[in-house]
Amino acid sequence: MPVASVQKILTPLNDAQRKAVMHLEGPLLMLAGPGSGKTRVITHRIAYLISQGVPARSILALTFTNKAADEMRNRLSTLVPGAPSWAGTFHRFCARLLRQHSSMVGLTENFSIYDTGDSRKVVKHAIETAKVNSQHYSADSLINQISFLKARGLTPADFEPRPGHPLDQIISRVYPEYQTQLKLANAVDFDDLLLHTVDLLRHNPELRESLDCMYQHVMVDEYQDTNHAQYQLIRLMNHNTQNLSVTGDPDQSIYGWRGADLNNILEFERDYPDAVIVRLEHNYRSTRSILSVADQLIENNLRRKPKKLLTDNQQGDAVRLVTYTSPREESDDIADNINLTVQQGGRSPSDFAIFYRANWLSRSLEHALRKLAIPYQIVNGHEFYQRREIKDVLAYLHLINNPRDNIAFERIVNVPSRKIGKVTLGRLRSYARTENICLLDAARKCGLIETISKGAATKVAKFVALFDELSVLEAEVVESIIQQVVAKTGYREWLIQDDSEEGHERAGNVDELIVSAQEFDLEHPEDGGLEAYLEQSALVSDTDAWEADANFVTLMTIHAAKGLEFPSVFIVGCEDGILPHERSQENDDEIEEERRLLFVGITRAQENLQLSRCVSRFKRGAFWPAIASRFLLELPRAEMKIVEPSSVDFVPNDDFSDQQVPFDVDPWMHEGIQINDSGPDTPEQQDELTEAGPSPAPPKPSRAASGKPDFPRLMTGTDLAKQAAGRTHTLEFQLGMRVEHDEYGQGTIAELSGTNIKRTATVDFDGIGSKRFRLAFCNLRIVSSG
DNA sequence: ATTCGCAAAGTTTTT
DNA sequence: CTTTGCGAAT
Repeated sequence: MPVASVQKILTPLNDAQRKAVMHLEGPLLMLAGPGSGKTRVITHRIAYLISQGVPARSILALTFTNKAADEMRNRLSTLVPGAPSWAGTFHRFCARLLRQHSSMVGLTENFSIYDTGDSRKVVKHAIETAKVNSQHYSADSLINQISFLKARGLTPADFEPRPGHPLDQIISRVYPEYQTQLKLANAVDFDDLLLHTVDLLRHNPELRESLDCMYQHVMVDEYQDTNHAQYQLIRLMNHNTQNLSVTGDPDQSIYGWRGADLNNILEFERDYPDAVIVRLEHNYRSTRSILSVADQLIENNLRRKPKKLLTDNQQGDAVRLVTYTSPREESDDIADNINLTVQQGGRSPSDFAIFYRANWLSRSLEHALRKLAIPYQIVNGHEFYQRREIKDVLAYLHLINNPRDNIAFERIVNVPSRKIGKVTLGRLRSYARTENICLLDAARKCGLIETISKGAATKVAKFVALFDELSVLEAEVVESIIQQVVAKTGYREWLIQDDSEEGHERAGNVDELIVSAQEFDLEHPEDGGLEAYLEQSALVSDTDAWEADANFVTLMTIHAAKGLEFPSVFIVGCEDGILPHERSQENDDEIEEERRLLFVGITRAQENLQLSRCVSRFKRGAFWPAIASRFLLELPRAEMKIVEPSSVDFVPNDDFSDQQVPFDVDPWMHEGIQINDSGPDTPEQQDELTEAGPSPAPPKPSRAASGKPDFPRLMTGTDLAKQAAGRTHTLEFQLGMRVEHDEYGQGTIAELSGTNIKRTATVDFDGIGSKRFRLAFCNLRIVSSG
């Protein structure tokens, strides 16, 4: 590699960064504070290794999200074009490895990956089959326990119930049964991906050795969030060559609740006595004001490695600490704020992010942003895949890919309704259980099952015939499989049979899925296919859905915000019981993790930061008094800008801890009713008042399942928003409209589906035929409204 | 077998 | 305020 390239790699680095980048062999620990250029160091280090003759394919980079891996690949390709090193998440890496060696862990390569909902169903079955009395323990708590055991790398055989712990006794019966049923279904849960891989490497020294040899350099990002299973995996792959480099920040460890072990990073030096340690303490991201607040907060944690946050950046604006009377006011004020700043030309919507502790806190924010027509995106990637209709269609795909997938079978055997009921299914299940076969095979033999009546058997046989017809599709592109599944099963007609709005909404979501499959097919001409698609849909992470380049305000949980940065950040709901969360107050460790969470949120901000709390919050159908988060008292209030509301008369101070009575529900504060302010003088406000009722044109509800009046996620109704979003207003398009496209000329809108940025139109072009478009990304002009 | 209705419970955070 | 679950009626 030419000297010039090496210069390009090393020049943009500071001393500490350069030291890390030029570290060639042996274990390396990078303690990287927020905004210290961690990703840059990792990519430059990979580039440097390659420049020193290390083959790219021998470098393995494990990241926390797919997004981070993509980012890394992109940056690397500008430094070293065409370097084929592997970067991805632990779960993906393990899935890939397991598919190659599935038989060694009792699976076949087409195994299904179960999400938490699926796992919960399996646990429920396991509870029934194991005949334990679990009345005092919810299925959820059992799932958590099992997941926790798995995170610690404990198989059912490893688990020793402690005497005197009733829960342990139950676990010791349910856990093995749970694993048995998963194996029977040729399925794994998220934890299994790691656990099975560890198992695989433990019991196959040759394989372990060959991986060790293949990946000479292993890099792990966000090491503070690894759990014990991941730790074991890393150690297994570093037996011979200890070229392991990890980056992390103990102060940013926020996944303890799912088994992440802070000790992994705190004791790295003990595990690898030769480890070189590099501290990246120079912050390139935030103003002094912001860093000072972050610093003072995190100093309250005892379990940490003291670390300073240094910067050359300017002092910047004071961090604002605002008290609002209600979430409504909080949301409206933030939306106002964003709106004004954008109008003054200082910022664009994508400069802003709003963080919260729990997803439900986004509701009032959405409402407020919509009112002002501020374009926004909610980062909540799982939400779409949780919808019933999506899970149904995916269940068909799962069953096609893996006929042993019992959960998928149960989900769709009677969807759309085939008059196969609980009783028949129960008989099928017990037959399958005694014969030790999967449900589909049991269904094939339903004629032989004495308990099943002739009539029921015919229906089941018909379903099996339908399945066989579908299973032929396996090798086709995913879009085509879904299209045919939806058609041949009559699923679409079933959705819209009652012609309800909800039904059409659901059908629209299925279309959205088809579009996403289409995109997947296009993006994966070589490595695609049904199995890959299902794996991808199972392993998407929330942040993966985040679109960095779109010009939207970003709404996300603080967890999802990890690794990102924004010029202006709002953190809402800094209240006791929310942050720290009420379920995280049992011990100091949990409180410290909550404190780190706020630390992570604060350190995402580059220039402006506002922390806010409300004096009352709408919860469980009533307004409840809300106490300020204890963390707010730990901040350097003297250097912050404190804003109190003009009328906090009903809560004189923060000492409200004993009162557990909701306020009377105050009609003035209800969503959708504005009486405080001036009445509905302007047409715009009129719209606001009627928006909860039926309105003639779309906005389509974006949450079909909830049935509550909802509003489009992306509101681009004003010139401001159009300008800001830099794209056509996606909601204006109507069926039958005449539109014009640069390439295809004029045509008529034949079909509309999907919502928000996924809103898709099918256009019949004159003399050309029909084409599908994502409205947010195409250049369709309206010619006339048809 | 499905549908409807009511009651109770419950709201972290995510691969 | 939601969602989920269960039980009774059709």
